[in-house]
Order: sequence, then C-alpha cells, then structure tokens
Amino acid sequence: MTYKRYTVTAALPYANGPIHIGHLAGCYLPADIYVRYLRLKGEDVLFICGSDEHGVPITIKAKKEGITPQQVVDKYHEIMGGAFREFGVSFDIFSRTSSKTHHETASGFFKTLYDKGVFKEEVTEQYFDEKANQFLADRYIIGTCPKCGNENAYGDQCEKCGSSLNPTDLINPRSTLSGEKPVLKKTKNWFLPLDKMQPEIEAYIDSHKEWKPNVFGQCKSWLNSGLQPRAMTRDLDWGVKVPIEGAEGKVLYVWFDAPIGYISATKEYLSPAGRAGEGLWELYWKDKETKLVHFIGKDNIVFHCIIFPAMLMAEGSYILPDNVPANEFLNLEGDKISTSRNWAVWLHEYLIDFKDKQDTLRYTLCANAPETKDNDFTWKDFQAKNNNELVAILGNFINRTLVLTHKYYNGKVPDAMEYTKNDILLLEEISKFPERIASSIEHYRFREALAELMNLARAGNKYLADNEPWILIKTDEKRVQTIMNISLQIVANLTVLMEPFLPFTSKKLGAMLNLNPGLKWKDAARTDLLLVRHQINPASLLFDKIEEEAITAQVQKLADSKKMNETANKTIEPSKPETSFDDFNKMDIRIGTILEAERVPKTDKLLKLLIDTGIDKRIIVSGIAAYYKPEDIIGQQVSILVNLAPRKIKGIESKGMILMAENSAGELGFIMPNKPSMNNGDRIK
RNA sequence: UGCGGGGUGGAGCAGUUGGUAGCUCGUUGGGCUCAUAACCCAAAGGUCAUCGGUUCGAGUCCGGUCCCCGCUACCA
Repeated sequence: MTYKRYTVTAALPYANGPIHIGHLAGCYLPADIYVRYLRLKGEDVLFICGSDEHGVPITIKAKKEGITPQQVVDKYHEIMGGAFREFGVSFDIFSRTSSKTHHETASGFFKTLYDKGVFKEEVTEQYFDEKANQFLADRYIIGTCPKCGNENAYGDQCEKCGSSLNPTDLINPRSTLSGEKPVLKKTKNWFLPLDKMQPEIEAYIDSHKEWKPNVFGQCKSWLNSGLQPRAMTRDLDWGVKVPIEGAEGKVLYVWFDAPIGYISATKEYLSPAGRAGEGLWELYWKDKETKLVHFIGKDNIVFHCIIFPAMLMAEGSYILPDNVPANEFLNLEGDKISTSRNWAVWLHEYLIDFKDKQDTLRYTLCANAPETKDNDFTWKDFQAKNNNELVAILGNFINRTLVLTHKYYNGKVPDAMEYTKNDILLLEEISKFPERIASSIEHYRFREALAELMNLARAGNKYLADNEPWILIKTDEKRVQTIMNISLQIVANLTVLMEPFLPFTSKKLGAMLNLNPGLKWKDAARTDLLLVRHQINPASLLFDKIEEEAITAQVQKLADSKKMNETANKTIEPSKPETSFDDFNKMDIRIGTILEAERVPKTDKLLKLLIDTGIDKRIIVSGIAAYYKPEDIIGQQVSILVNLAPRKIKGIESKGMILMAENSAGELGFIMPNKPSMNNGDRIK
C-alpha cells in the first residue's frame, strides 16, 4: 500500500518535568529520524507533538510548590519546547493540551461520542478527601494491607506482599494529600465500553501482525484477558471540562484527552480558526491515503493501540494508526531513569554542557536505542561512540578526503578519468546504500539504518587505505584524480544520507562542500553529485574528541544527585498505630556509659560493647560499626533498653539494646541527655 | 500472583521458514602515514540464562526454573 501523506506523532510529554535522554531515545529521536527521512524523500508529512498538561500529578506538583497548575505547565512547556528545538527535533508544531483549540477539540470529540450514545454512565463510590476537597486516585490513598498488615499499602497494590487491592480494601485508609481519613462519596462517570467493542478492536490488531513483538504481544495480552469498560471522565478540576449537563467538577480522563491533542495540534497548525485552510487538517486524520504513525514508549502501548483506536472507531470518521513503533526503556548507568529521583541526563543541561554536540547525543542514543529490549546509557559508552566512531570513522574519512582535495587540487573536484574494476564494484555498492538505509528506516530499525550509514564511511576509509593516493601522487597523478573524485562522491552521498540522523553535521558538511541543499534521498544513489572542477570550501573538523574530564564531570554530577536524593528526598515514614501508656511503660530505658568496645570478628556492622547501666555492667552487641569506631566511643553516654529479652548475636549474648536515631540515609547516632547531671541508671521516660 | 517483552563472546546488538553462531566497539599482533595516535589487515575471545524434551540435527520448536523490564505513583 502506498500513501499520499503521513501523519507522524510523538508521545505528548507530560508537563511536570523537563525532557531527558530516555524520552529522546524511546520516542522523539526515532520519530525525528523517520520524519526527516520522509521529508528527504519528498513525502508530504506532518510531525506533531505538544505537551500533555492535564492530570492529577500536575495539580499535586502545583500544590507542593505553591503555584497554580497553569504555572507548572507553562514552565515545562517552555523548557521542553526549547530543548526539542535546539536538539533538532523537527516538529511541525509543538502544541499543548491547555490550548483553546485543544479544549474545544477534545470536548467536541467527547460530545460526539456522547451524542452517539457510545458511553455507559455509571455511579460508583470513590474515596474523597474533604480537606483537599477532591476525589482521590487509588495511588493517593494509603492504609493497612488486609493481607499482610503492611501499614503503607497503596490503594491499588501492596508493595510488601504484592497483592493488588481496591482502595476500599484498605484498613484505616488515609489520604496522602492531607493525611486525613477519606470518605466514600458517590460520583457519576462515563465509561467507554471497550468490552462491547472488543471484536472490532481485535480485528484491527490482528490486521497488524507486522507490529513489533512487544507491541503486538502486549495488545494480544489485553485482548485475551478481555477488555473492560474504562472511565473517560475524572473528578478533578484541572483538565478539559466534561461538556454535558450534570458533569460539573469533572474533566476528561487524561488518556482520553491526550491523544486527541495530536488532532488539535494538527488543527492548530493547518487550520487556524477563521483563516484559509479551514478543514485542511482532516486530510491528515480522515483520508484513507494518509498513513498515521505514533511513536511512543512501551508504557503507552495500550493507550495508543487499543483505547485511542477504540475512540477513533467510535467516532467513526477517522483513520486508525498504521503502526505504533514503541521502544523499550533506556536505563542510565545501570539504574532506571527517574524524574523524581533526579536520575537522568536532562536535555536542557546536556545542551549547555556539550554545546553544539547535538549530533553526538543523537548518534549515541540512536546507535544504542532500546528497540527490542531495555538498554543502558553510560557516559563511557557515549565517549567511546563519539571518539571511536563519529570522530575516527565518519569524521576522519571526510576530513582526510577534504584535506587531500585541498592539498592536491586547491579544493577543486578532480575528474574521474578511468575506473578500475574495483572502482566500479565500489560505485555499484555505493548506489545501493540509500535503498538499504531506507528499508531499515521504513521498518523502524533505526539502529540498523545508522550502522549502514557508518558502513558507507567505512567503505570510504577502506578505499583510501587500499588505493593510497598519498603514495600514487608521486607516480600516477591521473589515477589519483579518479580516486579523489570517488572519495568525494562518497562524502557527498554521506551528507545526504546522514541528514535524518545527524542533521547539524549534514548542514555543516553541505556548506563545506558547497552542495546543493535541495538534494533528495534518491540523489544519494548517484555518484556524480559533485561535478568536476566544483569548488569546495575549506575543511573544518565535524566532530571533536570528548576528553576524560568531561565524562568524569558528568559521572560526578550523577553521583551527587544520587547522594542528594538519599538524604533530602526520602519520605518521612508515617506514624505507627496508637499505643498505650501502659505499653510504653513496660519498657525500661536507662542512661548508661560505654566502658569497652570492640569489633565482632567476621561482621561488618557489629560492635561488642561493655556498658555500665548503673544497675550492672553488661555486654550488648550493637549494629553501629559503620558509623562509630570502637576507640572513639569509650566513655560515650547512651540510652539503653535494659529489659529487652537477651539474644544471641554471632554467638555473643546481647542483653539489651542501645537506642539510636536513624536518618533517611540510614546513618545512626547516639541519643543522650544534654545535661551533665544525668548519671548511669537514670530513667528515661 | 497473572499477562506481555527480553536474557547470544568484555560492552552494545543481528540471527530470516531449525543445519557445526554473525556485526560494531573494545583487546592483541601486523601494515600505513593523507588524516583529530585517526585509518587498513589479521587474530584471540561465546557450553547462545538454566534444566529437560522433540528431531539425523535447535540460539532457532515444546515444557519447567531463574533473572531484568512493562502493564502498577512520577515516567518514554
């Protein structure tokens, strides 16, 4: 099937944090490569994105920072948009879901489905936080797990025993927003009856067996377990208002609203209200000859492959996604990327730390993209890919070719006089590259496509090494002209073929070669892009080596943020259940002094202490060796639980327990009176 | 717990309908000097997570087990 035009979307990034390398590798970079390639082919393509600005987490972030949700999304919309632009992600439009067009489009879409009687209305009881005056998502309710007694189970799942829960299962539920006990309140919501739509959804999925295994498999899994109706509205005040009577205080579910953002962004771009072109957007969403492709990360698969298509089917006039090439996740230095833990390489920071090195990051992320499974980004690998591949193979081939051309011919392209048999073989080989790379890109195999591009540069290096023009120049000047002509043609072809992957470098190189900027993808199959006597400009280096210091600095930056998190960002444990004075009084806590201290052999943490409790002198084994050296704590005053049942630890009988304060980093400290008049045996109460 | 994806030489990946494992980087040795000590050639390096089965023959098919990730707050 051939298409007249393409609508390509990249997942709307959630506007509560900046963009990091995981976003890029998973979604935006492959999408951009795909789109740039299509444009080079001369296809009619629209590249759509925008920030996703609704949903509960944004309201919570706003509350935390004491600003309005609008201020939160304004801030991140700005940061993300700027970073994308500077990184060369070539969206035709980067819109936002808080825009007027979007509110109108999304609510209109909902209204259409409502009028068609698609939705099922249902009244349910949900937990409501009276203090915060809002309904609570499952995840914002914690309480005691009915199965294992864990006091901090979430409303949807207990992380201790793994059982999945309903918020109403929790014993003693509390709101994480206010800490108050939430109340059950009736609320009406509108559900998309996915259960009824299952047959047509299934037929749709089954017609796309070519989808990536992770995508197809995930869809089948959902279908096999039977689709359930899903609420498309939420009780919240931040979002697109539900456009029907009796729905005050309700907004569209973000997952209903967000994908419609693709449509509203298209409208905004092509059909500005009241201007010519009204309705043009529909070509890109409703015409059967348009190919719709969604680039997303693996967490979004069901929404894009099942729920959004179901919405489009229910509406009736839209085309369905032709493919949803979801990538897996990128890890960073062995750990999951996390916005909240600040474990990430932020794009806006990268652009400052590695100025004008967009293409290095683009190369690294593409070469190492998590296409089939999760991958790991390491700074060391980033450095290696830059130095050993971009600099040594691609940059070097181009540089040596241009340097020789200037040296021998003052920058004028020499004539190819006579081809040898090997020349002809190489020229044939070269002409196959555009086709080969194209095929990889069209099958969403971007790593493979990039590797092929590098193979062309490798072929160039080999050609130079095999033919040694720097030696022949002394004996066979004529032959050298042909060799250099061929090498230059390879450089010209590289300029075109690298554009989707390395657009900044391509532009720079094109200027160096004085190459016609209007060249198309298919031109790269030719071997005469540079005409004889064409003048090229002075050569400069396309890539610089990245030195050790730059890498160490980045690694250090990550280490710092890890440390900061451990201390600052850890949540304070909620209080234990109420206890009685009598229970407390059963504990006999006294002041004591450490008389002797020694390490317990073959252990990391234990110290054997001799304590004067005022009552007696006794041995206590305590797990504090990581924080105190034995010799430093002799004479230290401490608090001891003296009536704790004795226990053998590593063969030593420990009678009692030293009380310690523990901070969020797990660091321990003694608890002692702050007056000198307190003596051994004095009570703590 | 369930479902889905993944587990291949030091690192990152290919392995099509089953026939004694390929590529890039790194490592080692050699060559070259036009080039950012870059380039070219060669070599070493894998019981294909693990156990069992089907088969003349399995990384590739079937079954069990282990590990990582997603579906499950933030999040691609």
